[in-house]
Order: sequence, then C-alpha cells, then structure tokens
Amino acid sequence: MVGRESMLQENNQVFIAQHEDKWFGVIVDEKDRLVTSAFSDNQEKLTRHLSHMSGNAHPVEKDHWLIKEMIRVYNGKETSRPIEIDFRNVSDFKRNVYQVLQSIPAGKVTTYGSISKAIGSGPRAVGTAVASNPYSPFIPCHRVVPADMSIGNYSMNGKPSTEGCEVKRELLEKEGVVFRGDKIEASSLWKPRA
DNA sequence: TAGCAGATACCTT
DNA sequence: AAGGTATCTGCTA
Repeated sequence: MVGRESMLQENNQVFIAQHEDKWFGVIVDEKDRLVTSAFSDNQEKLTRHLSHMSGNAHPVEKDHWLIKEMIRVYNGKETSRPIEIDFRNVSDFKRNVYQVLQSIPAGKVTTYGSISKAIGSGPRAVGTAVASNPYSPFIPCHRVVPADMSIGNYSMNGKPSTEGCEVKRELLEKEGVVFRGDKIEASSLWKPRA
C-alpha cells in the first residue's frame, strides 16, 4: 500500500490479447484513457512488464478496443479515432518530449538532438525520456533516431535489444520511411520547430 | 567515411 | 549531490 507504487491509480485495468505472432497489452484508467501500452512476441515477458507497470495488477486475457487500435498502428495505419492518454504518472519533462513525438508525421523520423533543441534540453536527456516511453507505439518513439540517421535503439518490455531494433525498423518501413542500407534517407527526416 | 574518445547538458533519485 | 544516459562533435586515419 505504500512505496513507489502509491503513485499508481487503484482503478486501472490491464488487458492482453494475441494477434498473429505477437501479444499486445494495455493498462487503462477508470475513464479508459491509456496509462501504458506495450507489445511483445513473448506472452510471459509482456505479462511481467505490464504487471510491474501497473503495480502488480494481474493482466486479464481479453480484447480491448485500445488493443485493436494498437494493432492498427503496429501495422503502419492511423488510429480510427483519437486516443486519450493518461499522463498523470509521468514527469513534466517527459510530457514535453512526448508532445514533440506526437507531432512527428508518420513516415518521417527526427533526431534526439533536434528534439532537445526544440525544447531547450540536451540530447542525452531526451534519450532517457524517449527510452522510457510507456505509450508505445501510440506515442511514436520509434520515429526518433541518432543524428547519423542509423536505426539506433529500441526497447521491448523495458530493455533495449537487437530484436527491438528489428521491430523499430519494421515499424518505420511499414510507415514508408526509406532506408538505404542501414541508414535512413535524408528525405525521411523531419525537424520539430521550437 | 568510419571509428573513437571526450565533452556536455540535464534528468532522476 | 551523485550517477547515468536509446547523444553529439570533432579529431584521426
């Protein structure tokens, strides 16, 4: 009842569902706003991650409209309606970063450095904020890459991994980002305006 | 053009 | 007050 989980809301619910070879999960608040979303090729990893994020709530194996929307985004499509996000347990700094992420057009990428310039911060700090994005893929942290336009890193269920990088590339390619070898073409670069 | 320090800025606990 | 970072830049060859 005490400790760092005290920030988390009591009325949150956790759902997971399978689609083709992957598992998708959401944590929603009492008004069906998004608290956390995540996906994985491993049901147990996803369950552990969501359980941890929710303060040990047990995920229910049941579909949810937000999961359907998440699968659309995963396949490179737009959501069919706006998603309301519960920002209550993220810092002001992260909210600023996530706001910029939401303005990156589909099919484009931007860099940690240009985000940091836009919000008056530093690139490494932006990196940590992006890395801990709880709303993936709705808030598109996969559209942020290093300044050399390589693929960079991507976390699945908490930690960066090589499979994560592959998923990141898949997501970008489905959206229409153009690769040449292991680098992204300059034509796919988008820069936020301060 | 690729690889590698060193530097920087700043968020988090 | 210290630790950590999903970075950047310029220097080398």
